[in-house]
Amino acid sequence: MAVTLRDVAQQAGVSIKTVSRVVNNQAEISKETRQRVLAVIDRLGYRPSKLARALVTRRTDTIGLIVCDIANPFFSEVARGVLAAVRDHGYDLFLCNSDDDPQQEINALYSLDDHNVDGVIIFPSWENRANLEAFASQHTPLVVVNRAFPPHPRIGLVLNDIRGGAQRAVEYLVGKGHRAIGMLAGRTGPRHLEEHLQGFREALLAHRLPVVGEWILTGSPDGGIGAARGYAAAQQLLTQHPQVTAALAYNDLIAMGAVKACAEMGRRVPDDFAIVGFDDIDLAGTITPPLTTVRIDKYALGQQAVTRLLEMLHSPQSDFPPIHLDVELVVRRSA
Amino acid sequence: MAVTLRDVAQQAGVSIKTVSRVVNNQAEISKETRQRVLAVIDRLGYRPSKLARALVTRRTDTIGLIVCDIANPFFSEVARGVLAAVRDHGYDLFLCNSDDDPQQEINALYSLDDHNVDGVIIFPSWENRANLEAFASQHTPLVVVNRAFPPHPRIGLVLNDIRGGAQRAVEYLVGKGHRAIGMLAGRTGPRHLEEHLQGFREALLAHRLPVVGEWILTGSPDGGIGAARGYAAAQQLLTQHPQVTAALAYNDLIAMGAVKACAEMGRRVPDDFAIVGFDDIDLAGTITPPLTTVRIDKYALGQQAVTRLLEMLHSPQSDFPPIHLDVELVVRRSA
DNA sequence: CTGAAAGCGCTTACAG
DNA sequence: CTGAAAGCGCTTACAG
Repeated sequence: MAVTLRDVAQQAGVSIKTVSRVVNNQAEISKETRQRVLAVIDRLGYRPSKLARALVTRRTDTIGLIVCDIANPFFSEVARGVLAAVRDHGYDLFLCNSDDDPQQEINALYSLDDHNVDGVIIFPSWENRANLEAFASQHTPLVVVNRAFPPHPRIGLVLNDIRGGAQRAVEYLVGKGHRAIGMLAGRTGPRHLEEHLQGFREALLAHRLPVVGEWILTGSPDGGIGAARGYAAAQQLLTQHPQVTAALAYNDLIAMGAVKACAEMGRRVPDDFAIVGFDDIDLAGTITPPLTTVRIDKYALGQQAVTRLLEMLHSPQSDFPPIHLDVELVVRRSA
Repeated sequence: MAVTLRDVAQQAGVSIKTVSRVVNNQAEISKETRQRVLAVIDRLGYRPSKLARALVTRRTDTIGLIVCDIANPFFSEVARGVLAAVRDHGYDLFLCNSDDDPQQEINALYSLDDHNVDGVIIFPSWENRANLEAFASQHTPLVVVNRAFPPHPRIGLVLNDIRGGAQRAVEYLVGKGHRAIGMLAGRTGPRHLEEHLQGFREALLAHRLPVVGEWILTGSPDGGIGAARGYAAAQQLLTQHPQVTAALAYNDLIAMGAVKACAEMGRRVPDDFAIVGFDDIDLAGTITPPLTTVRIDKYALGQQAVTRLLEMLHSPQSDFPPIHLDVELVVRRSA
């Protein structure tokens, strides 16, 4: 069926080793032989089997990406960056969805390893540290995004300044005169949320403002982190604690759900209730009102993760410091 | 490094063939041997190399998915369906982004073939039919989504009733009393758009309403099909043809951009200008006003595409009829 | 500058 | 029920 090295060798009247040499651009070969072989390759449409090559080189030129939910705009926008970077370097990408389930996350990891991916980029949803470290040690290098693990020779880190972003958002809200500020979040558990909360608390405390537990709405583990959750959480906050005048959302989806809840309850945004999102997904500036949000450069995030992973694969060195990525408050109309 | 069949065989005191038999669940083996081998496999944490297996079986248990832009919610929501289905069947997924570029689309196809994927699901952005047929004939089976190709033994088709959806949307608008209806689209060229236009025209004609060329805004090939395009197109339509009172958008992103343009130009939606979207992406019901739109069940679309591809891979039969998927008008508030 | 041999980790006939 | 041999399509030392 497919044309192989042997076919080319036969047609060109050389050994397969010689063909292999021209395919891999190795130097020790005469101009004429190379030309002749190249011509045959072209004529036959020969393409080397990455499978066969991988079996001996132990490199497949593939990497894996594991996200919580590819349909969440945050992750799909990151994926676009990953995809572009990966292609620029001649790699291909396996994609896995963990559905926010720690077990599926681990399953995906081993499933990718079965295909001998060269490395994996993962957005862990949960505190899976022990499992991830075990995997990295015994299998492929990992790049972990937005989870602050202690240094590990086979784990690269790319970290957004989530805490700083949450701080700045609250600062902004305080500057606008808000004194009763809540937080709208999804499931508890993920460390990611911890960073939001830390920044949130610190900024409040710095202004001697109250950190009220009932104003911080975290959902059940399976409650999701989408618009539906934001809608429900905002309804709850608005009815139970009408004195709260502003909220920081865990992400833009939750912020959008909150905006909807406000509309239905007759609270104008931002006049009656101010909302700051997080992530700045593509649609954040399009909706009404356009979302004031903490921007994460998702495309860059994806690219950096790939760059770091590739460095880890190709460099003998093993002490790669975490990559810190900034975050930026984008002021639009919702707050 | 990794533990191999040979390691297991040695430890269990059997031949590698025997181990292979238990791994592949073949019958001809004694209970005791199987138990013993299983124990060793477990103890050693042996996982068969899919690479090595694939080299001989010619099946990798992987399929490819090629979309225009994974950051577009339509595609990322489809991808979620694809991912779920693929996992349920023990396959893994390669993801490629074509950036709406016919050449990249083809490159992706061959790049996937280099990894010996068992098949590919593709959302072609352009009229790439000849290339796709050539690929399918010489390489792996294809499932093509939403492009009506003539029957081909190695190409499966999954088709949404785009035309019917566009018709129903226009019918609805007419029923609401609109007589001057425009269309907001992106780049010209893709056949997909042709179907929208056909349904649009037919419904208008059926009601003896004018089909005005200047009210049908199609963008340049590289103008995109996102919110920015919808915003620009709506601005143009609203200023140049203020008598138009409603529009059908090519997708929800464009509809959202149009809603924004209306807001800025002081035209209330739906009272001053009605907008119907297409796709019903996750956020369509969340924004203000919630979008009236033609719903495509994206998750099901992804699942069906996988099912069909797997059927093609496992069945000797070769006449698979196109799968037709319905579409549904979801009435919310934008029209 | 070129080639013959061995081997990557498996499975597929074929024997016993 | 179990095993020895050949081979999938490549690359890696090693000779010449």
